[in-house]
Amino acid sequence: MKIGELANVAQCTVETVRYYEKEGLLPEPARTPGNFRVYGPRHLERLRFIRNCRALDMSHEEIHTLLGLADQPADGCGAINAVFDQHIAHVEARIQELLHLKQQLGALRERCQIEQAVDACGILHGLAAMETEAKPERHTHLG
Amino acid sequence: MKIGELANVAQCTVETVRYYEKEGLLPEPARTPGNFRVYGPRHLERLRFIRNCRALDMSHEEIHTLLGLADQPADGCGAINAVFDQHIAHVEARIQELLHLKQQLGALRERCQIEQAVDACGILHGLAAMETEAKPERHTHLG
DNA sequence: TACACAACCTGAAGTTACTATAGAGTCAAG
DNA sequence: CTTGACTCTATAGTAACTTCAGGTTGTGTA
Repeated sequence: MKIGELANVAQCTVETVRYYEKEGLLPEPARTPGNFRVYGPRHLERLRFIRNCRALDMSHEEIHTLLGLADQPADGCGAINAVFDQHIAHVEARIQELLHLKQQLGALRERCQIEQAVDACGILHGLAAMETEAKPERHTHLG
Repeated sequence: MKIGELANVAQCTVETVRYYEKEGLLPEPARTPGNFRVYGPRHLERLRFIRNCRALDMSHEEIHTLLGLADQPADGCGAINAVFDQHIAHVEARIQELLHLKQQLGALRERCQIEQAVDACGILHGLAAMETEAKPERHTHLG
C-alpha cells in the first residue's frame, strides 16, 4: 500500500508517517519506480504500535527504546516492563502536579466572585502577590 | 537594577527575561550608556506576575490577554475571570485525560507480571493489538 | 490523447517556551 | 592594565509534529 492508505488505516497523517521514518521509528520502505513509498503489513503493525504508544503519551525516546527491546527476542521482557513502569510514573507525577495547580487556581478564583473594577480584582492581586514557587524538577516529559 | 539582579529576585534566568521582552510580555526597559538594560520596580512587578502565571501553567497567550486586560482599569474584571475560568478548565481537562491514560496503562501493565520471553510479553502484545484511539481534540494547551 | 486533479515527493520553516552557544562589548576591582 | 563577572546580539536546538512551497506521478474522464 502507499503512504496515504497506510496513514488512513493507522489513524494519522502522511506527514506523520514520513516524520516517523526520518526519526528512525519506522524503517524505510521500498519505492515504486515512480519513487512512491510502498508499505507491507509489517510496516502497518509497527506504525500501529507507535501510534498506540503515542496515544498513551509515551515520548519518541521511550518508544524507540521499546522497539529496540522488542526487536531482540533473545532477551526477556523485564526491561520492557521497566520502561513501562517508568512511564506510568511519569503520568502519575504529572497528575499530582496538575492537582496541585488546580488547588492553587481554585484558591485564587475564590478571591474574585463578582464583576468589579480591575483594581479590586482579587485574582489579579493574587497573581501579582503570590510568592513565585520554584518550579519542581520535572520527573516527566509530559507537558 | 540590571538584568541579572532582576532575574535573581524573580526566580528566573536572564535569558528568560530577554525572551519575555522579545515576546512583548515585558516592556523594553531603558538602557545605560553602555547599552545595559535598566529595570525599575514596575518591571519587577510585571515579571513576578508573569512568572506566577507560568507557575500556574498558563500559556503566553493567556498571560498576554490577562496583561492586556489588567492594563485597562476602565473595564471590569469579568473578562479576567473568564480567562481564568478557561484556564482552570484546561487543567481539569488535562487531569481527566491523564486519569484515563493511567487506567489504560494500568490495564496493560497487568498483562505482564512476570519476566518472560519477549514474544510472550503481554504489554508488547497489548501495544500492538490496541485499537488506536483517535486522540481527543485538545481543549487544553497543557501537554 | 489531452488535461485536470488527486496523491505523492523533498526540503525548509513554523509551533511553544524556553535553553544553550558563540563571539563581542562593558565595567569594577586589584 | 588586566582579569573576571556581567552584559549584549544573533543563532540554533529542544519535542513532535504541522504547514508550506514548488515540483512529480498517476488516474479518471472528455
